[in-house]
Amino acid sequence: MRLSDTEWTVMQAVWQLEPSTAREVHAAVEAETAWSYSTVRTLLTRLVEKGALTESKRGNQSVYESVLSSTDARRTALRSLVEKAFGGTFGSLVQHLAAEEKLTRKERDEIARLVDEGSARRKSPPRRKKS
Amino acid sequence: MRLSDTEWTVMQAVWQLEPSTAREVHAAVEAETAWSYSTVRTLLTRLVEKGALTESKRGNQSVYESVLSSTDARRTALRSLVEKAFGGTFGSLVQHLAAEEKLTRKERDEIARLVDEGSARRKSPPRRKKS
DNA sequence: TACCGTCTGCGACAGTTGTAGCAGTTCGGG
DNA sequence: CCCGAACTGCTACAACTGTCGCAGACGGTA
Repeated sequence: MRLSDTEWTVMQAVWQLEPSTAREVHAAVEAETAWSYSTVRTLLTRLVEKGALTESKRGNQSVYESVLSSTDARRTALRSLVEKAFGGTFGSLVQHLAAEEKLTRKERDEIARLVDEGSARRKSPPRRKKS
Repeated sequence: MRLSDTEWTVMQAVWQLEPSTAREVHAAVEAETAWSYSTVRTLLTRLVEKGALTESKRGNQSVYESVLSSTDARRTALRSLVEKAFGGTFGSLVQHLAAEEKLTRKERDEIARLVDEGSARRKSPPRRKKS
């Protein structure tokens, strides 16, 4: 499922707060966007129509919960970007990342770490609570 | 500069063929899109208006060349995705990549290679006359 | 129960995107 | 010099996005 920019913003809030009322989402989102309450409600409604959220009633209020997971949404968005802008291969995305973006040392280290973790030992669970 | 999905498609063709006429772009793009010539022309025009392309005349024909580089376009698109979907940090993008996407061995290797190249010896290619 | 604040439902409207047709102009061939 | 083929400039238009406002329903308090 494809999300527009504004939809991403409210989805982020919902993922963080759910289950959450429209008021709560508005409050969370208002800090960075200055959208009116109406705007947020419109977006919530559209997201329900699209099937990204469910709406249920608690008294007279609507309570929203996500159906679309953030991981799925990210996957879709990333795939679509790779598709249209990087010739469809993750390789050239990574290449661009390494060559063109100024990553912080921390990010670079993270890449290295994750590469190790992911490719070398696929079966050792990442990091259990090793008391 | 922000490009829409269809705009990406024609930009890709232009980057590959430029300088290129509308006909040529259409031919290149037709394979995968089945768009009419009109559609392609509309997109080219819009891209000129946006300043992503320049249009010059060769006889009665328009010849298009890119102003926006593919690297810049990629950078913008990637930044915007990271911004809206990955909390603004490349780190979590990479994390998602490593954790959630099934990369081919080749892509994984490429990540590793580029990480080496990029972080280990930062000093080879960008040889400034620092001496 | 009457009233006030709160919620929701619905409508609106301009701008962007996706997709295309048409009509008039121009260039090269006969 | 005329004609048809090919090009361009304009227009169109529905769907999607980004933003809201308003009016009526609803629930708690005096």
